[in-house]
Order: sequence, then C-alpha cells, then structure tokens
Amino acid sequence: MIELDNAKDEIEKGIINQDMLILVGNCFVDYLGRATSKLPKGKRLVLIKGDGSIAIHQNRLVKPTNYRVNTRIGCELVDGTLVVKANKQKPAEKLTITFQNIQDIKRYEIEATNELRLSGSERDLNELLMQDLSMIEAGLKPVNQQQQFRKGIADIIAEDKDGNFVVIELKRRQADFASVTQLHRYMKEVENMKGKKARGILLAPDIRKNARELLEQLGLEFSKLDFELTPNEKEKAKIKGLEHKQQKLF
Amino acid sequence: MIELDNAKDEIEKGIINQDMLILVGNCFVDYLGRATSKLPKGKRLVLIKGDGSIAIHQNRLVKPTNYRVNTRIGCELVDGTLVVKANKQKPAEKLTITFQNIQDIKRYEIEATNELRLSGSERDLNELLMQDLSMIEAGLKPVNQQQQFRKGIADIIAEDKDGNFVVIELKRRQADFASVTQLHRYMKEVENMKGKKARGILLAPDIRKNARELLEQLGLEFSKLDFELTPNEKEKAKIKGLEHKQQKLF
DNA sequence: GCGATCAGCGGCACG
DNA sequence: CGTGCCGTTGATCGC
Repeated sequence: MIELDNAKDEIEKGIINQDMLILVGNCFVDYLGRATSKLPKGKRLVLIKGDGSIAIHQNRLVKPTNYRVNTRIGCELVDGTLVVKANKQKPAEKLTITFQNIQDIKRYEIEATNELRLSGSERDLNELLMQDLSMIEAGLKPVNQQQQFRKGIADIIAEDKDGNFVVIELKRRQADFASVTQLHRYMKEVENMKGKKARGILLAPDIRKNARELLEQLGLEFSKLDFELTPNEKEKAKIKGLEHKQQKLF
Repeated sequence: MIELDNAKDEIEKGIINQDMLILVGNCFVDYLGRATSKLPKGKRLVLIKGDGSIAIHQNRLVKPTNYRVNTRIGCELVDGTLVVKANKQKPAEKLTITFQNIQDIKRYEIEATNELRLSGSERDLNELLMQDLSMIEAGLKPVNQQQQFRKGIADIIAEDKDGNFVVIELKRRQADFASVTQLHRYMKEVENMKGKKARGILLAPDIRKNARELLEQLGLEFSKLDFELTPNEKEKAKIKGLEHKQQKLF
C-alpha cells in the first residue's frame, strides 16, 4: 500500500507532466452527467492520460466502466481518502473516484502521438470506387462526391448511361435498416433537388434479410461489394468485385 | 528495462491467473481483421484483462488504438523481441504486438465483477413513461411495449383517445435524422399491420433543426421530454415534463 | 462551435 | 448464434 499523501504528490506530478498514470486500489466511483452511475467499493485500475482522459477499468471487457475525456483532473485528501475528480462544464459532468487505499501507482512518460495507419475504412473504399465508377455499373459517371444536402451527406452521386441520377451509399460491413433508410433519405433529397426520379444503390459486403426486404419495398438496389484487405502498406485495400444481386437471375 | 524472458513468464502467469496486466515498452502493432492497421514503433501501454480483452493505449483519448476482445492471448520470444498475439476465428482476426523492449510489467489480481449501477438510460425513461402514458397525452393507453416487427422494434405503442394507434420513439438525447427515420419506419409498419393510419411521436430532450424539418414532412410529431437525473439510488430518474412544440403557438 | 456520420464501433438483450 | 439497437456512445471531418 502507498501512503495517500505520497500518491497525491505522484498523481499531481503526473498530471503536470502529462504522463500516463496507472492507479490501482480500492475505490468507489460516482458519475453525474449525461446519466448517473454509482460503482460500489471494489478494486479497480484507473488510467489517466496526458490529454485529460480518465478511465476506470474493471477486470473485464475493453470498455471502462466509467470514463471522462478531455477534462481537468484534480485530486485531494478528504477524511483519510484520496479523491480524484474529473469535472467539466458544457455539458456539466462530474466524475469522482474515492480511493480508500492505493495499492500501486505508476507514472509513464509516453509521447502523445497518433500514428495509427488504418486501411479498409469506408473512406478508403470510397476513394477506390471513385477511381472507376464503372466497377459499379457500366457507363456510370461521377457527379459529386459526398454532396451535402439539407438532409445529410450522400457518399457518391453519379449519373447512369441513361442520364438518371444515381445515389450510392457505401457500407464497409453488413448493411442494416439504418443503411437502407439513410440511402432512401438521400435518394429522396436528390429527387427533390433535381425534380426527377433518381436511383439508389446500396453497396455493402452483405445485407440483413429484413433490411433487404425494406430496400426492395423502397425501390432501392443492392449490390454486393467484395473487397480485400491488403496488409501491404502501399495499397490501402482492393475491390475484388461487385455483383448486382439481380444478375444472379440470369 | 525488464529481461524479455522474465516478461514472458510474468505475462503467462498473469494470463493463467486471469489477472489484469499492464505492459509498457517500445513496440509496434499489426492488425488484420475487419480492417488492417499498422502502428509504427513507439512507446505504448498495453492493458490485458482476465477475460482475454487486450488494448493498446497511446497517451491520448479514452479509446485504445488497437484492441481485441474475448480472445486467447499468447506470447513468445522471436529474434530478440517479445511477441504478444491475440488471434481469433470467426471472424478471422490477428492482432500482433512486437516489443523491442519492456520497460515495465505489472500484474494485479482484480475480481472480474460488473457492479456498475447506471440510471438515466433509455430503458429507465421508458419504464417511467409506461407507468403513466397520460404524461405524453391525455387519454393515451398502452397497447404494447417494445413490440417487435419485421422492420424493427418500436419503443412504445399506444392508443389515443380517438382510437388511433400511436407509435412512440424515445431518445435520451438530442434526436437526429436516424431517430426520425426510425420512428417513421415503425409507424409505417404499424399502419401496414393494422390497416389504418397511425400517429408517430418522437420523444426527446431536443431535436436537430434539419431532423425536425424531416419529421414534419413525414407527418410525425415531436414532443420535448424534460427529465432529471437523480443521484439518489432509490429512484432511477424523474420526468419533469413533456411539451408538445405545437402548443407553443397558443 | 455545431452538424453529420463512421466505427475493426462495443455491448446487451431477445428470439 | 444472428438481429436490432442503445451508448455518459467516442472520434473525425466539414462547415
């Protein structure tokens, strides 16, 4: 066990230094903000970061039980306990950790960089498709990418060989109800703007059965998007194929 | 710095014991699964939990750069590095952390409980409303709570004093486009099932301006939900009032 | 700052 | 197991 006043010094040093801090000890946690919560007494691990993020972890799941981001963290000794507070205004939120004891406290100097290079995101796939819209359908030409409307932002807008506007919504994973209604909303908006019928194509690796039903009722199209992730850093991802489900009939 | 073979022993001990493990050191991280990512060499903090959760943290933000949940974690010494792997099938995912060195390794015995008592969730508000639907509108009677359709699950279905079906969608925070289309979807489904017109009411503390426009176009109603969080453990939350925006005109 | 949307969403509850 | 959806969603990007 660590003396609480020593712990306090160490925490304050860590906060000033923008270190990463690990606190382990018996504590309870109160949160009042967008919701309220009480975490009863128990042994937890608290992770404080240089940017004022704080997370209380129990020994399960990746997500913390309690957390707060981008806040000013302070601590004080109160009645033989060490109280760590992470409060914030707008929205008003209070996070209070009360330690009965501190078993361990660790301070690590780690730079606050963000160097993760991720690929296979929707943005990547979008870029790939824009390079050659004919992958989706022969004769398709880009009109406007990520065009903003009053009712949202469509992923891709194009014009098909017959001069119809085509709204394309791209999903990197199985499409659901929300994906379908999203596309429908954009399609309606385009129809309103242009004053004529438009098409809507949902592009995803898969679609849930009921979502597919809704899609068809709304007069939208689904096209299976088959893409491959490349561990190679040079190319971000690779689109292996696109398959209109309707074509299966032939 | 810690000898890598000692670190390996300690990690393996921790995994068997289902402890919480903290590793700090220079490493790079490769992920291949639903997407791919590379995190170049740098000093990071890795948190491993008893249920096989693993998270790589940099010194900013609450969320880890890389993570994996519910996996079998193994480690081995390879060419003077310590490699921690968290692989999984279905879907196939590989997470590999390669440590050049380990500055610190900590092992904490913490029980894997989940005792957080949270209140003010949508579920709580739903329960409160169901106790007295007349808060929403005089004469409103419950028909079915959380009724399941082919196209989703409506929060509340009721009947108004004139015998119309009323579909109610509840949001604990500012309603957006998705909230509106969600309600619309349920309302249409009820109309289909019952074979007559239905009403739809969106209940939320606030609604985005454009979402409100869409809501009105779709013939739906909005009602401002004013609720209060109680730090008191006995009562979950309190609904202070409900206000139909239309009433503001009078 | 707000608005809109994605996320390797995670996690949960229900069928 | 999949389906649907909430979340103190968080985080990002654009305006």
